[in-house]
Amino acid sequence: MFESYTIKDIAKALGLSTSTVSRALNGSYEIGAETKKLVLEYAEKINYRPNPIALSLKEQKSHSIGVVVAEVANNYFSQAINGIESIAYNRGYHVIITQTHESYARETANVQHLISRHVDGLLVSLSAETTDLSHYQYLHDKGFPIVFFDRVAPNIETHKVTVNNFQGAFEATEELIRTGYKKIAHLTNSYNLLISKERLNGYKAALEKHGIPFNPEYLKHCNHGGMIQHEVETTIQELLNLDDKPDALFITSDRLTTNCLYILKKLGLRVPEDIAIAGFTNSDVAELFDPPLSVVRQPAFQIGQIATEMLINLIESKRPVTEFVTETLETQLITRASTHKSGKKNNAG
Amino acid sequence: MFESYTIKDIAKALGLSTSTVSRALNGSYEIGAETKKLVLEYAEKINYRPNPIALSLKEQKSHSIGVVVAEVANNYFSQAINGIESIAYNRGYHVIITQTHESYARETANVQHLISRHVDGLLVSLSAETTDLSHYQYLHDKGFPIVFFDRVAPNIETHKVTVNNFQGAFEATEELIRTGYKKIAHLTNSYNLLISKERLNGYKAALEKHGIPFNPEYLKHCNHGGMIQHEVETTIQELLNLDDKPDALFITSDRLTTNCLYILKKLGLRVPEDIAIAGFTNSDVAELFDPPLSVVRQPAFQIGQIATEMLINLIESKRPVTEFVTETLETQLITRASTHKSGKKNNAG
DNA sequence: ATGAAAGCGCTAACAT
DNA sequence: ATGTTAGCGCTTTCAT
Repeated sequence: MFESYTIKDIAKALGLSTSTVSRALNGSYEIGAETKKLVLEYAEKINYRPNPIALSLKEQKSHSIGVVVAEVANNYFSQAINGIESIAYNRGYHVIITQTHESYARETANVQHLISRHVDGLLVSLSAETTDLSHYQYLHDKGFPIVFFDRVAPNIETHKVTVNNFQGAFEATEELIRTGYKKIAHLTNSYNLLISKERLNGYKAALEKHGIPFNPEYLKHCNHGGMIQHEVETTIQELLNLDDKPDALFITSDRLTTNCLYILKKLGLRVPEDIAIAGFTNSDVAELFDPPLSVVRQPAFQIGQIATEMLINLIESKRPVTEFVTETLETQLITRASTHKSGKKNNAG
Repeated sequence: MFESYTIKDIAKALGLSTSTVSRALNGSYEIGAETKKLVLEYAEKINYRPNPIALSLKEQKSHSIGVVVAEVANNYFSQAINGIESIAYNRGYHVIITQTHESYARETANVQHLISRHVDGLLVSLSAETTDLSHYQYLHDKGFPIVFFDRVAPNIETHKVTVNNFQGAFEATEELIRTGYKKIAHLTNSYNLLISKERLNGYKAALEKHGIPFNPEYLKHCNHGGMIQHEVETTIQELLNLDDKPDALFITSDRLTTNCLYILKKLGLRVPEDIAIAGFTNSDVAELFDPPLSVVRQPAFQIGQIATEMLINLIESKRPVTEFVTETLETQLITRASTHKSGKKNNAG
């Protein structure tokens, strides 16, 4: 074990009481300047650090926040976590990360675990499988701070941070239309997720604007967000087996997008000559792909930061918060060769 | 705030003392079967969870472990963290992740922060800038549990988990030689890192085996591990400006490898026709690149798991541990088109 | 077999 | 201005 100094050590060394030391350390005014200086200097000298566990027990706060995401090894989430950590660290909180792997069972288990660890608040991005939100509702009703980001809960009134999914999907779809594609299939995450619905609406709106009828056969849900190779493979095969098969794919999640490209190549299809692709992904290397991928990118780092600011404000609020906001950031469309029929266009530089 | 039940609540409800309840909950034998059953049932009913903070204060352990890595948004580290979490979770520890961004100053600040948070042990992968290990030595001498992984400390006698870097580098270099390259430059991380030295040795050994003299001009260090675009760019330019410029690149870190490919393409060089590439990376999408990248892959998830097992064993050891082991795993070479002069070879499937 | 009391490190009334 | 005391939730002697 690694022991460190306590307030008692200081008190003993200086012949004071622990409360005096505590007061000196906390800059209380009801204390002699002399004594204060003495304590402060000694504390500095021995490099005294208050025991955060004792403080937590006293204050009934753990100074930690729980994070629920689908997967750490995912560009979007690792960037978001980066943003979460950056704020949490500065405001004196530490972060406990849990992964759902898109399973509802694991999600509830994680939340339970975090609660039993007495986290002060929760930062949640729902799993693809989740439809029952009652455990969050229960906590929220009891006044427990929760902020949703990205995959937000539709019916729970709390702070949320998300992007303009409608607009992102609209722009990506329109990009495909603009570059000459008309038969655009939409490969998306579980319909359970609000973001899936929003993106679907953006996709439909772009089609409508350009007078292209929506073809229900072109809409496919992969309920595990591209994590199960087999699922994606089957889905793509179904699309390719259609009588009137699509000439472009608009895809809506990180793993799904890269997995699709992988499968199409494996099937020997040329992108974009045989089939074009545009998709949501926060990969840093989409430009290096063959072909370079046209992507909708989300400000994941910033989303993490904002959500964390909101959560800590909620946690530290003196009075119960009843006004909640939904912050909506903009996505960024980056067009590259995967959506350009007429030869490759490489944006490097 | 979100309150939960305490042992006191149970005691009051059942007309017992807190110590009796505690004993019942902890399965002590000096207790009546009746009472025990009563307590257990009631606890179950109200879904009682012991307060981990109170336990920590009592036991003088925080049940948390600190992790020090360069960057979360890095394939290798995010996979390793995944492994770390998986073990830590099961053994009842939570994980506090900190990032150095390859800075020594941030590394020491992080360690200090983790220590003041009373983590029970440390899982460390050194920053590229770090040469002074005295803060780790100090902690280790005091008996504080530390396990190094990947970028290990050469002179500190504790558990370590790493890969056979020599062999990985040897194989990658030999692959380049086998496919017809002779002028192989080596682009590597800071020389401070032991892994850089080991990989350099593997590179040299492969050259030597095939009768190729080592050219010091072909050895370049990027001290920020590819995180600073400008640094990589300058380095590559230096290599290309050589009179006898290289026809292949062996690169040794995740970000460096992908960044290199990016820069080469930006310069209009064809890979592998103008210059071949093989590198260490744990990217899941190296196969989708143009060209598909030949890579040395590390079992990052497993490394994280093993390191965490070791650390927790250290933490929970009853007697001081004096025998330390270094676990060395094997890398995996995956050859693709980026090292095949004679036309592209795509391994999809 | 059970209860009372002390103590882990700290803060905050409540004395003085 | 400083000391004494109680208490956060829990375990663990020490009594009984």
